[in-house]
Amino acid sequence: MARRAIVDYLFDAGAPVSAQQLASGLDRTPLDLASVYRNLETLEEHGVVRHFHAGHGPGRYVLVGGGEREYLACDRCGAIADVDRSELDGLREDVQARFGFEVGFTHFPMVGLCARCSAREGTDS
Amino acid sequence: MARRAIVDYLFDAGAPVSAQQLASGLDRTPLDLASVYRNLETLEEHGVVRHFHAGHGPGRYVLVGGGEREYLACDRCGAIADVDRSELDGLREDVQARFGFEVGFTHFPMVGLCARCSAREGTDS
DNA sequence: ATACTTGCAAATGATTTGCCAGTGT
DNA sequence: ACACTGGCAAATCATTTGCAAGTAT
Repeated sequence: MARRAIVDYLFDAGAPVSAQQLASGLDRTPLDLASVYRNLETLEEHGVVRHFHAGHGPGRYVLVGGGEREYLACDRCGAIADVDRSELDGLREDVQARFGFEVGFTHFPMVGLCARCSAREGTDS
Repeated sequence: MARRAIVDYLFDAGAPVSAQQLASGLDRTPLDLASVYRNLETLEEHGVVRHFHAGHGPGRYVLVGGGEREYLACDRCGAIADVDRSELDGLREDVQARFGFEVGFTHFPMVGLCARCSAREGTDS
């Protein structure tokens, strides 16, 4: 069963990966990309995995571990930082109070420039 | 020249529209979808138009009007609210101070639930 | 003539679906 | 037998690209 291999891979990765990376990374147990997607979907239904959209490019899948994490995706270098879900509570409340809008930053996290890229802004060296 | 028709359409719409809507809406001057994309790209280079990604689905294009606007996309009903760009300054600064991350909410705006859908949450009636 | 535009078809990238054969219980 | 997988090809959606014909300057 490939589901096991996928969970193991995600566990080892310890970071959000794309379906493609999964499909390529499972060297011991080659698995078709379509099957990877199907398994990820099943795992999501079981609440074991979740995914989010880090700007352009493919969706990122992660294991739903104990401590709830949220992500911040860098549009420039592709880095994905993770923060404690609770660290975003202030923002969420602010947006709610100000616009009556409920943001989670979960399925569609914030996309912007990480510290490193922010410093380099405009520097196309 | 179709560029004029596109700008007019966007002006009349006064709201973010997809390339597809543009292509379908230009009844007086039918224009191929590929040409719509090409023109939008040119207009973006000229700073006349910009686009952003409202969650799943196609990109949304808007005229870069005088007052800088940002958007909030509802994941449930697809509604797109707009707010004054400056109204997000607090959030941006907060994220910068807290995570050293620079968010614009411009190319990738916040996606969540609008007030209406937020109230209905869980109500699949 | 030379540059800019267009339509149309084909290509991309991410993801999904159909279908049929193989495995598990 | 019957439900659950997997591979593989084809389909879908948003967007891009190639190319040859058409229009503008």
